[in-house]
Amino acid sequence: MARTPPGKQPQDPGTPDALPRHARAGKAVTIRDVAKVAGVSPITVSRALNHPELVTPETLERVRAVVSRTGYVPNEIAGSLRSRRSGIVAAVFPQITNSMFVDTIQTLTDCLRQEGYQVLLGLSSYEEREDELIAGIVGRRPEGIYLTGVAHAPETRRRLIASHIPVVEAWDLSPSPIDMLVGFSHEKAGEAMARHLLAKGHREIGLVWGNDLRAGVRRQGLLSVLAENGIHEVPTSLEPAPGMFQRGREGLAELLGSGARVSAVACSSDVLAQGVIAEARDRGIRIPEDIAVMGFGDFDFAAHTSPSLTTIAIEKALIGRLAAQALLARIQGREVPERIVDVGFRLVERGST
Amino acid sequence: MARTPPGKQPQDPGTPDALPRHARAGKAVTIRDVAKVAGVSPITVSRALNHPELVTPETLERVRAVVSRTGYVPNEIAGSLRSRRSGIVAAVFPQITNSMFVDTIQTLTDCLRQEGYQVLLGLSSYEEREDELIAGIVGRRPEGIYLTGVAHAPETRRRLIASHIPVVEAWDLSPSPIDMLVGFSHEKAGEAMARHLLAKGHREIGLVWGNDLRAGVRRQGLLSVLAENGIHEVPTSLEPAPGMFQRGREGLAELLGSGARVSAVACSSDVLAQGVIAEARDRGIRIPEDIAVMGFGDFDFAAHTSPSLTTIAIEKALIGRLAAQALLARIQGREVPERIVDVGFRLVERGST
DNA sequence: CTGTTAGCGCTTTCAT
DNA sequence: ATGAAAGCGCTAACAG
Repeated sequence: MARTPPGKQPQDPGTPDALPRHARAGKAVTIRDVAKVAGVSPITVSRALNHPELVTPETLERVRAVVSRTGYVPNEIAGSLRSRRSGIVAAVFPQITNSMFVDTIQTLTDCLRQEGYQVLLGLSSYEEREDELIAGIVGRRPEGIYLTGVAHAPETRRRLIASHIPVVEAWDLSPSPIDMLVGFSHEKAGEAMARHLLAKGHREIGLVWGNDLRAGVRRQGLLSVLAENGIHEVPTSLEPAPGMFQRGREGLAELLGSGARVSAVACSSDVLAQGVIAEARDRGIRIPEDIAVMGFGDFDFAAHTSPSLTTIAIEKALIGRLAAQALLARIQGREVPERIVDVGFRLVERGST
Repeated sequence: MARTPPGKQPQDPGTPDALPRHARAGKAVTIRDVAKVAGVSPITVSRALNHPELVTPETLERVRAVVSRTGYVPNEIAGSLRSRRSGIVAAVFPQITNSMFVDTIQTLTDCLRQEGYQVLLGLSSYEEREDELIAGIVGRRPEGIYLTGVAHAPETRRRLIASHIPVVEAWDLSPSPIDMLVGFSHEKAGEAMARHLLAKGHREIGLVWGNDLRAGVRRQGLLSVLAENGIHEVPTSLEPAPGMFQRGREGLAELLGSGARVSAVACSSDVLAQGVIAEARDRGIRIPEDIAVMGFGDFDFAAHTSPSLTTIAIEKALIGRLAAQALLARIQGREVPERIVDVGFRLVERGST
């Protein structure tokens, strides 16, 4: 289609440093073209590019010259097929607009790039079927797979285990990960939120909460501690995921509209908390004097925008780095120090909640 | 290494519905294994999976049964090599933590997934050499490439053009894109900011500005309009990219510390603007009464957190969608409606800046 | 509708 | 240090 018509200039096919004719007609330059022009064998070209130390300086230079002159770009697909190393690591996140995951993605990608790996990005939320996404990914034979969360369909687990590809699950804890794990306990995080609010004297606590899986676990933790302390009525506004800002506004409105009295509102994410705070301001409610607000997770974001928001801070970049290190260790045949890493979380109190 | 020792059970190699022995020793199941067990030829298996309509229902079912029983996952690397279709689209962004790009990535990925394409994510900022990243990408023979921005090294341009891979540049405008383009004019955006501030009566305008490429163009536009209106002194605090929140705080502090009098502060991004607003609040400066603040780009974020921030809104998801459509059209051999699309921007006034 | 043949472009293996 | 042969696993092209 976009092919240029064959050149009209006479071209001696025997001239060693001329491009083979077909290479000038739109087809990609192959290693054999380079080899022919450089007057060596294909394997020598391969070595010159991948293991220059195995080649005489003169040969090396000659090959390099031809490579740059012809614009040869090695076909990594062919290389991958033969060498069984795809140079790819897949990373699956529910969604990227969540702002919760971007730091992890950034760090993960950076760390992997440094070792020559490219990242295949999978976003699973808009397709219900994570399994389908993963099936597609496994077919590309990545050398490692990063997964968000530990809840996967049994067939997904089987598929991944059968694939023998190193897997890191992240952002959560599990006694029986597929392979490796870097995360923290959402239950404990929820408990920590409850304990903090109780310690601050709050007994009338409302929830503005996203209904995703991990948030649900945090809520369990939170509610169980409240229950232990005799608090069983916890007015809750459950927001459809992804828990964005506007949902936070609506959440507080719903709580207050229901007639519930609350001295504190706990949110499943800092974005929701921002919405709650905005709505409160609009209603002349002072934060944290009238209502204390507590968030979760996206500490950087929260720190920036709400000096009065106490939150649970997650080291998102650390998760990415540790995940990358774990995968790289396995890929490169090194010992993995710990198969399961709990990075924990910190409660960051600000604005005397 | 992880190989299980060969099974001890007697296994008649001739039995058609038995797995070939080597398949049970840790090696991946291939199409030939499936073919043998199903009693058909490899190509029939291939067709059953990729073009089921070309195969009898009975054959189809038999193949599918064997596939699911053996856990066969087609090796897309081999398929890609032979068919010359990698099923991959590469997307390059400066960085993902910028929050400016996430909506675009999300939409782009979603649109491409729907057509069966996976996204290879490239983050170019932490490696100075975009060209190296792109060289690595081109070697993987993606069927399309999304690039952020229009400023690329000449050799990158050459490489991309020579590759014949469809390319969309985005987030910017250029009279001579590599191939296709979806963006908007940063110069005009800057001009719009200036005109708005002037219309509001501001003559003492300060800048808190990131020093990345596109921001620089916006600044040019802004300054030129100010100059046309006789304003030549524009106190500026230039922040190293990425322009994060904290930089905004520091930026305002620097402006005020320098003794400049400003009635309005224009920022190169909404995140910076948030920082400026936070710093102002801490200093008891009212926004927008004492100082008006203007931002750029991340409208959703800004809308959520600062009702008093006027900003230039960019339809980030639209950019992703259009870019995906353009690439898909080219990949699928359809006509591309417009090679260059200007999505424009809107000035969103809030809080009577 | 199904099969045979060949080969995508590279790198492994073994030889020199 | 370099090369020849073989083949990774799949699908295009052509039979039948």
